[in-house]
Amino acid sequence: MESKTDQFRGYLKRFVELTDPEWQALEKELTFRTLPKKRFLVQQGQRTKELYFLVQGAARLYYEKDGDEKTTYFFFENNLLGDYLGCLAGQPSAMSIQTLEDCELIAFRYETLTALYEQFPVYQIFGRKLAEYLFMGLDMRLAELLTLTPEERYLKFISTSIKRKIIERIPQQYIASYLGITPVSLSRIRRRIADS
Amino acid sequence: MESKTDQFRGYLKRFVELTDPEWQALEKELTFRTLPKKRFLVQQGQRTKELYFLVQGAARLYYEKDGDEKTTYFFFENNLLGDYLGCLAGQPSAMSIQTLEDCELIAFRYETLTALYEQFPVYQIFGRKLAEYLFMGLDMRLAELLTLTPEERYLKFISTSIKRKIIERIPQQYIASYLGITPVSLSRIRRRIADS
DNA sequence: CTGATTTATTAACTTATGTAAAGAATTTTA
DNA sequence: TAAAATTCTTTACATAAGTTAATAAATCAG
Repeated sequence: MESKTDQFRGYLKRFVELTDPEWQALEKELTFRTLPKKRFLVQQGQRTKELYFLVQGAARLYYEKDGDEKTTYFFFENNLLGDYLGCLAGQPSAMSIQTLEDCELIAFRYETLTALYEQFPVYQIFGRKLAEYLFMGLDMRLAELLTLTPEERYLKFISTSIKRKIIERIPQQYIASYLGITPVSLSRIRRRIADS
Repeated sequence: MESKTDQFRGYLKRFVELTDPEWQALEKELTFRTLPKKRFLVQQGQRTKELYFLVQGAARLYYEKDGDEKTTYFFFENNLLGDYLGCLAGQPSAMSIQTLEDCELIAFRYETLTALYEQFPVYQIFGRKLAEYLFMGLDMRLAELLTLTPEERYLKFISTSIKRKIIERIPQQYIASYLGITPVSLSRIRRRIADS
């Protein structure tokens, strides 16, 4: 049975190979959290200085504007999440991250990461690869938003998420928001697709 | 009078301080280009392995889809450009970059950069900061697209670009595309704003 | 299990945007 | 400088999406 820290260490292997001492330097700074459904990991307007690894559960990222919420991203187990932009820019968060299910998390301070950049060259590489990875995700998402119609985005979304059984874990309204449309509009699109 | 390489070295100071030997390792790999208006730096579907520093001029990034073009980004002097995603992912370019004016460029191979990562720790830091910088730009752009209406995006665009006299260098149709709308729609928005 | 709450669908109506085409204005270039 | 090409605006029409509200379905909590 794999422990939570093992799971996190395994995730980091996507980016770099860590020796035991390198890993332990990070490991000793980790803290564990559990968070029930519908709670906040990041709150718009507040400073966060922590990043998280999602051991189990799901969350969404959203912006609040004029009283309504625009969901722009989803997170599932085995991924990092948090206000990376806010940490980098040293600014209050422009968005909120809310759990969609009960979550198990590993938390670490952003400062821990930057301190590791100084102490171990391998973390410098990790930091670069992490930023590159996040850049790639955003670049592809932006391209989709600007080049596909809402209907095309929906079809693409289900085709990539159905395999990972993601879709049934996310309420429709958040998917609509993710696609840049209203829940009403998504209902109509689903109808159009079903009818054809 | 500042030389082109000095200009580039000055730009890099945003990210890291380079010693003379560190800088010279990069400098000796640089090549200079000039490119007339309306020419391509990157072509959708092709592999590029070069990145560029724009000494003088302007360019746009666009995706072609169903015969029409979606412009998603503009570049001006004193900035890096190129298919960074393609370089990272080792994939053919998903978009094109076309000059909007006659351009003066400094070119360098992406492999030169990754080789420098290995040779000098400072370039590892540069690589991280560059990716972080690009991530921040995309993250903010995505938030704008998903939370603002086309009219709000236009107002924001002119307020930030008017100072830098950028707006008069870009044809309206490309700005429309950047905002995610058609030129016709942008004309109407401009009319609405002027009337009110 | 059942009532309460949340979520999804549907309908009616409004509005903003897309499309196509024509004309005006601007820019390019020969 | 004048003709050609490109770009911008306007009009008319079609359509997809937003809004509001009502109903249906699913989920949650006691």
